[in-house]
Amino acid sequence: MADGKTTASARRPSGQRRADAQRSIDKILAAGLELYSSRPGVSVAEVAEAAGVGRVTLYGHFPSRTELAQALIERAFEETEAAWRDVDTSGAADEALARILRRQWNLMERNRNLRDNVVGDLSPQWLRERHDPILRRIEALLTRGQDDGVFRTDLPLSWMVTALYSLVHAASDEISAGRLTAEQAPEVLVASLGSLYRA
Amino acid sequence: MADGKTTASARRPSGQRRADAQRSIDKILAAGLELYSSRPGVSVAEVAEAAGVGRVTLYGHFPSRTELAQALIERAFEETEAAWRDVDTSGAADEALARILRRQWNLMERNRNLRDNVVGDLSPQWLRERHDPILRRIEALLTRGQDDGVFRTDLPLSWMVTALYSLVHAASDEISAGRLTAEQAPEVLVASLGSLYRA
DNA sequence: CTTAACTCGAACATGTATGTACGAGTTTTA
DNA sequence: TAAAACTCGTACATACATGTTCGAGTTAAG
Repeated sequence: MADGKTTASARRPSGQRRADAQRSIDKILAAGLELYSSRPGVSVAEVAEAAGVGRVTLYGHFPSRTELAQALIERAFEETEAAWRDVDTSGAADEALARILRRQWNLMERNRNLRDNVVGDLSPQWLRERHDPILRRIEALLTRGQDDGVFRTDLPLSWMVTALYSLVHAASDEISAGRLTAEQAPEVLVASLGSLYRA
Repeated sequence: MADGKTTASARRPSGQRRADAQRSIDKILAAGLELYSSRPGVSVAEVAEAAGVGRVTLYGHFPSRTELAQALIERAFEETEAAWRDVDTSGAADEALARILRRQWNLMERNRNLRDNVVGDLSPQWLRERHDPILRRIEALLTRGQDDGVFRTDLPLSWMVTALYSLVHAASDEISAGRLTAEQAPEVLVASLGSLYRA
């Protein structure tokens, strides 16, 4: 969020937020992320309650449901980008992919749920713009794998990306349904995407 | 629906519905299927309007949003089962799967959207019971492929089924987004699932 | 052609979500 | 410690979805 951009109502002349205000904001964002990424149809009142904060207080910091959703998305995507910067994407593309999957498949999944559950409140363009940088990282890795002859080239690149998201999402659903354990999930993903991508 | 089960309010002594009533029901179900399988958050009022029928008339035939959803699901799943009875599942399992995909991937997709968009109105058990027969058909085909040594056995069967649904869903999204054509979709699916399943 | 089924719009009751206004009390900060 | 920022509950205005009731008009069926 680059901070300071939040559309708070009142602010001190110095531009600084008071410590208790910042605490409220943090609690709201944490609770919002938790709720929005776990199920659809979340209400502002629910977020406030889960955050242990009055509804009015929440509206003081996020003037509308939409602005709350925006803050959540920006924060989550920023976290994902940080995770990407952290992981080693050098070496064979298929092994790099495996590393990434094992490391952030659950982060990818959480973000996907979040996206799904706020998609009604945000404009597609806005959402797309924020998501693009992450998308481009994935595409870059896949393209490199294709150039190196590790990944197949007979499928559209966009489809390969979509399949990745789709299966990550599916794996999480399987865990929720009790048909897959959290330990199995990344291995199943690596195996499935491995054979799907292999040249 | 086996017909006659619909919870209509009044009915003639003979048990027969009048022709105009049946016409209304058909229009409602058609419009409902169209709407519910295309986007979430559909209201009863919208269905009525799309069907060209008064809201009160709709409630006369379907006493609640839930019962409308049930009728839609039962009708859609019945159609899917009919499609399965129609297709040739003999011969090599991978080829049978390709035939099925090419023939009913869009039907599978429509039903999945439908399910997603009524899931809030129906009990999970009820939904699961209706969907089980279809699930078992897919599982049977996959198991046969494994027994014949055509499909891999190192992945959970439930995961293979989920991957199928998941990718079908993804393919439809790609079409909506304009990144895949309706002609490409089934071929991409066959190629992707082919390499994902292959022993 | 007569009756019963059906359709319709309008209105009402209820519930829930969003966003705002008020005023009193609490916590930071300087 | 005093002023400003912040929080809180309560209450209000608005909007929208669900489901029901009423009564008058239309249509099908015997």
